[in-house]
Amino acid sequence: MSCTNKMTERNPIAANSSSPDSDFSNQWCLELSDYMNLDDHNQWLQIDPTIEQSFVYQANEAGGSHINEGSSSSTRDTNTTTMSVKERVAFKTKSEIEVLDDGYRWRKYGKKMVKNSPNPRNYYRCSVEGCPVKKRVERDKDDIKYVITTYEGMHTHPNSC
DNA sequence: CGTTTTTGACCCGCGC
DNA sequence: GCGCGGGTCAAAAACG
Repeated sequence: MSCTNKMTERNPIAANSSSPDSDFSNQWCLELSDYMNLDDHNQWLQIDPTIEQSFVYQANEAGGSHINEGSSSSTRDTNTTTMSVKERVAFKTKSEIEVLDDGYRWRKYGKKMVKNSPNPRNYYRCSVEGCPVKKRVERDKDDIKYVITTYEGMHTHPNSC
């Protein structure tokens, strides 16, 4: 897991409000500036069947308070401050590799088998302490050639590279 | 040697 | 109240 100095940063959220990377050479690259807001349900949205990639941008405003880090398994009153707007971005990419390097270091912290699908679901987390970004990687049960990557949160630190 | 991966167990929210 | 499903933790192994 060495930073091979990939392209600039691929942070979807940051990309949409930043420069539209003109460095399209990797399978991971896709125009994120054309994202659409789905304030309804989380359904897949195909933007460009040509490249066989689709993504969903979903911004959940605070209210769920799902941040129970739970150092101690006793105090967990999660109400009170509704902090952080959790953003979720889901990608569906055609690739045989699931560990697409996006410039950040990810630490796998869990694996689960989803029912109704023989494919396991992997849970990754940013290795940088203090970075609440989580990533969920799962293979499409219909097309194992496709990989569904779901980002959650935003990086609060500069790129490691 | 430090860090990550792996795997099972645990925990929590929700439905019944 | 219990069971299910999904998500997370944590200890030890694996890896560079």
